[in-house]
Amino acid sequence: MGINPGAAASVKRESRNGDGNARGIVSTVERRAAKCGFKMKKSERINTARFRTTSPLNSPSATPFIIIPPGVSPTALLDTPVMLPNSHGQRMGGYGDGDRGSSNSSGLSFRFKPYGYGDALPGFCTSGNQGNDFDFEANILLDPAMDFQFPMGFSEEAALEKCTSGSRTDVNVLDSMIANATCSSDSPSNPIYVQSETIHEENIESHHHLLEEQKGTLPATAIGRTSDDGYNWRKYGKKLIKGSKHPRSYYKCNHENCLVKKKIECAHDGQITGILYKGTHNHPQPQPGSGAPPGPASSLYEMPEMGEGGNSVKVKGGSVQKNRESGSKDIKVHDGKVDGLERTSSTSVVTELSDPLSAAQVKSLGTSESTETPELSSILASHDDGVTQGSSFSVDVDDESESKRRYPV
DNA sequence: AGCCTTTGACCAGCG
DNA sequence: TCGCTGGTCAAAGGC
Repeated sequence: MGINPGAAASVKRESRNGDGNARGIVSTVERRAAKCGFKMKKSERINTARFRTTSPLNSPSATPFIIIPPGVSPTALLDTPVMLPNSHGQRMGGYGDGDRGSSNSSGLSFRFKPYGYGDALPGFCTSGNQGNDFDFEANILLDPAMDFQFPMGFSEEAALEKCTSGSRTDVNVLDSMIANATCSSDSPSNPIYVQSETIHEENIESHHHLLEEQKGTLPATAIGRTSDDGYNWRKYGKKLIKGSKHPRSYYKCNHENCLVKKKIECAHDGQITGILYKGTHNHPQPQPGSGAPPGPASSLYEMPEMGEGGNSVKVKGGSVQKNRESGSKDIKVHDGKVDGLERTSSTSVVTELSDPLSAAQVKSLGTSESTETPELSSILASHDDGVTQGSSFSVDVDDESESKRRYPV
């Protein structure tokens, strides 16, 4: 394309031999920052090398994994003792032994894996967080086209009740919202965002309360709004992973100095098959009017409804419903069995936690979750706004932000 | 005009 | 050491 590959390559090589800043390239982040009045010091520019090394924010120790089937919403985690370590005198899974990263803000690594997806997404499931230096890694793999029907006599309310009561139950409830989350073709930001980040202990309880609150008030259709996960992402790559049917898109947080990245796998039909977060946001979630960088990329700023109270959730365009209806598969659950898939809470939740106790706790996560939990999580994401360094655990389904950007649905 | 995605190539890790 | 693969870069083009 008129470029000299050799020259380009030499530039890359040169820059990569350095600290990552050698490029002298003004990133989009920098440009945006400059646009908003920030002036980035040279040292503050994105240094990709930092991704390969341990940063102060990135505790290498905090890398336990929790593999959760699609039937368990990530928010279910928040609603369990495992996710409520402090208030219950329990540590987050993997941290029960004390110093394993519990003292810093970074932290938790969750890995959600759809039942039966294990080998379908090599790398995505197993990409070695254990081996890298990121403080945490969240990996949400979503069954792309799973729809869920409550069996006769099994109500969502009942599911919720079980969930909130913390009772142990089979995974009879599939989070259809997550399962049916879609992304517009390759468009990244449409997906359901499942963000697992540092969960500050001081916030966990409030999150929990919020969850409880929302569960009782939010309609299932309230899901699916909000763009993004509240953060500003920029796609920087896309690749078809061997063994995976779906291409993987790579995103970086656009915020200055924020090194968070995420990978999203989307099926051809737009179904999200996986989301993987790397790193911890070192900045509060951008909010409208809070000095957040404006502009097309700021789809995140469409979360005003998620603001302070976090109780009002707008639903625009019925996107959620659309997504739900777009689900191509009906998974019927009968007595803990899904047609074609046999699920049990004790087996579907696989953990890689080093702490046996945590693992046991995670097992208890086989609780039911209704479809509204995703946006509840997104609310959490916004709820922690400015409070922590990205201490959120969000699930956002968005289809509007993209249209506001440049991706016609 | 600016921002973002696409895309092909390079790099690094791993077996 | 080599090949494979995932991750990343950055120019080009699109919106």
